[in-house]
Amino acid sequence: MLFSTKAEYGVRLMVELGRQPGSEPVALSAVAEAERLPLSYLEHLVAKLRNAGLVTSTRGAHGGYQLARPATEISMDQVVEALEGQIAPMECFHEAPEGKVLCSHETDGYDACATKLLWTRVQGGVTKALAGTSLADLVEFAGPHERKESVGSAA
Amino acid sequence: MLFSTKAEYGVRLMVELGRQPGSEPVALSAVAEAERLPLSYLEHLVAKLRNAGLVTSTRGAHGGYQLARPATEISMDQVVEALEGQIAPMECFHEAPEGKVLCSHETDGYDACATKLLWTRVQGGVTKALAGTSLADLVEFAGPHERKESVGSAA
DNA sequence: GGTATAACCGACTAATCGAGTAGGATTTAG
DNA sequence: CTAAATCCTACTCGATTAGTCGGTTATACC
Repeated sequence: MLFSTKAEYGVRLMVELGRQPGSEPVALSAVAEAERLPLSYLEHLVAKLRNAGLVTSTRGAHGGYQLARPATEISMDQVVEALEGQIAPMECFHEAPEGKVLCSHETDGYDACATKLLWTRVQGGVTKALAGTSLADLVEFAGPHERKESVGSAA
Repeated sequence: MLFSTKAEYGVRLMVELGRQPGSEPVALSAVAEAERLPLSYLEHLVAKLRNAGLVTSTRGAHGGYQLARPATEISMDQVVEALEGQIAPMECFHEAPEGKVLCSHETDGYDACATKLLWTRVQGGVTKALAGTSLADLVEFAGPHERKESVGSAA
């Protein structure tokens, strides 16, 4: 599996925030309920998103979370990276300052790492897919909230 | 990390086989030595490659492994999939018979899975990169064997 | 000021997976 | 027969994932 549920849950959390019309913060418990995810686990994930500057939080009563920027300006590579850490296809891949890719196998005078070409291409493909998708794309794809409350609030 | 060392080691093993000029089988111990990888671990990996029909084995003395097909006809998605299992970005992704992608979240009458668009794109990127690279590409990239023995056999 | 609400924080746990080891059984060339 | 190899199963150890739990701090509202 390329990614874990951290990315899955975290992205869904972000989409949920992006679907909110108003500018008021949304309580995490509301997100947890809407997405049927464990609240206490979401707390860990949203902390990562906050540390990455993707969401802002308001403490206290009527507090909650909001997107730090409009959804059109949040690309999914930032989101996934915040949640899963550096996106590299392989342990030995280190991102060099100027966007270059280093392979730790090359350091030990051994002949050129045979797998580098492959992992570079894979990483390129993933990065392109993630960076080329904005949160707004996903929000639009998900469509407006099909209000479960309209049915469920009575029950 | 997208992939584990299983893919890394396994691909290097395949490249090593692809670099062999003759048609004689290569002992796994030779590969292990050349790539500085633990032999007993490679045994597990090569078993997967054999089950996937990517290499053939010859038992007994002077036995070993060979590519089942020319390197130009082995695409890396087959190799990586044999080693790592189904290439899916997320647990909930199931490959349907006709190449369609199913998301298990969609089965529970819940509204369309917001993440599906993203993971589909990611999977597309990875698959394209892997399928578009043949073992022959990597063999060529790695270059001919820089015979370490010419230096190392004396030491 | 008190209270309910909600973010924040750290420690803990169970299950799974990765990476590797170990030991033997089987096959085959010489 | 024996050495060289594949083959096979079981086991260990550590890291990571997916949570849970308990408590602390901040704040709106009465």
